[in-house]
Amino acid sequence: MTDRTAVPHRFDPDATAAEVHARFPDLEPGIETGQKVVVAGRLMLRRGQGKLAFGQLADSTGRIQLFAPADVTPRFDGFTSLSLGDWIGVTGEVMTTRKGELSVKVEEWTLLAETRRSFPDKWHGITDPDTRYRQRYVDLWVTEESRAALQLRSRLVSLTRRWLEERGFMEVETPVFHPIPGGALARPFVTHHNALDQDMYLRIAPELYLKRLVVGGFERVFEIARVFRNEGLSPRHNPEFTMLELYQAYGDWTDMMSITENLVAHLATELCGGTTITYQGRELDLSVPWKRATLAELVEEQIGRPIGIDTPIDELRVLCDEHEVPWRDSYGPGKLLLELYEKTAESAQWDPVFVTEYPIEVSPLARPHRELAGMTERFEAIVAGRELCNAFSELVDPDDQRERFEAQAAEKAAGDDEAMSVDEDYLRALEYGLPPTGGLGIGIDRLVMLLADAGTIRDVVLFPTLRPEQGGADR
RNA sequence: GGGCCUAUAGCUCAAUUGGCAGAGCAGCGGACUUUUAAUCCGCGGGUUCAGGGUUCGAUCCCCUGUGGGCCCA
Repeated sequence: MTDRTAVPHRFDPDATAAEVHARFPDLEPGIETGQKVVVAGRLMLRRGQGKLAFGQLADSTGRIQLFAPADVTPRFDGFTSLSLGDWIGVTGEVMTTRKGELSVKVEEWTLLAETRRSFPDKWHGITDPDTRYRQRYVDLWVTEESRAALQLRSRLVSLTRRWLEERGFMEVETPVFHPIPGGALARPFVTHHNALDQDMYLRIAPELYLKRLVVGGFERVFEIARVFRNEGLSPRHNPEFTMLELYQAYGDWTDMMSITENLVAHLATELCGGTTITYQGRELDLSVPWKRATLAELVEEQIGRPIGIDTPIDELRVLCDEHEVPWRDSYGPGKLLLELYEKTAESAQWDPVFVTEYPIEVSPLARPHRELAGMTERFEAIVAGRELCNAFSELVDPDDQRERFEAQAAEKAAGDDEAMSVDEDYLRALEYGLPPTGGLGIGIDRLVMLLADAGTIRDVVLFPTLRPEQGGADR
């Protein structure tokens, strides 16, 4: 009889499941190695065989078989009556069975924690998405793809940090509470600071603070920023998500393109073994260089006629109607063109493409194009039909920025609750001088989705936003 | 916000035309010294998402609500 209430306060495993497999590869059947290991984890399978029992111990690295003969394993009856899901620590010799399965002989074992709830079906696991996301602590054990995707996410962030630091970028942390939401077009969450008696907004982007830091002389900065946007839930949208933003003084949009394609190719190589990956059953080539195309070109491909920012606005409106794109009188040619693009062309792309020549009208923080009137030096990377990044040569002229802010504020006043406000302190910072700067924002969740081959953002977010359970969790 | 789909044991799923709510896994008891989702025998396990309606009788049909999924704005 095992005392299931007295469990130790600590335990010292000296090997993981993966390490045991790595240290003893390709052993013949029936080998006794003479080497002892201490492993720990959850018991996920158990097969009693009378005076002999087999188990499978799982930890964060994988699984290892346990081999427990009654004449070797202490408290043998207690061992065979463990529940699937119990945490145990095991000490014993590494060996292989007659069938050749690498195993740890259970010469000592300790209950570390009992599970009071039955684990899901050992074969089918959990299929209900709701249960998987709510009870991630169980899902991670029983859904191999969940654990793999979320571990990949961690490695991706780590690799990204290292890659940027090797290139002279400094990681910073900027405020999450913003007195004025800015840096993107999105509805913010509002909260309230009691002591200041002031409403604050959860950031929708770190952009304006990061550029303040470039003004302050931090020439290469990046932030892996959780941002919050008050919008609906979908397979591609979670209200809180993670953006990588980086800024490089003296650089421009072409530097940002280079960083984007090289970083993504590097991550694919490290995490997927190469730049050709499979996403949702379809091959995706992430190798450098990525294709470039202008926004207008891509729309032309889809609608089969020439179009551009110079196309008369009446024609643009007719085209919008033809393609079921809703528009308002306030939309200029740039906005109409962008809406047409998003409706007709974006999802038609597959392999990576840098979409260039975004109109000034829809790019309130981007620097005007050095050659093309009405355009900015902005691009988005579209991969697998979805926006992966947004980048530009940063707008450095405080007067121009003020006009853009004011145009945004006018739209906000006219009812567009995704429009920006005038940020006087940011304008003051620009007045001190922002050098030529390239800026880039990459959606980390979307990038993880691509490399983990996940069809929904919920599969790459540990605890996705869900409606709270009613009536408590005990059901 | 709109449309479609969905909810049955801890988990995965059945349930005929509207006729006593079942199986596998898990749990509990037993057999078994080389298993691989072990096998075999036995036992317990339900507010069929919630509320209402139709009916002699509702898991099933109707209405409302709730959670989730997909698509659309």
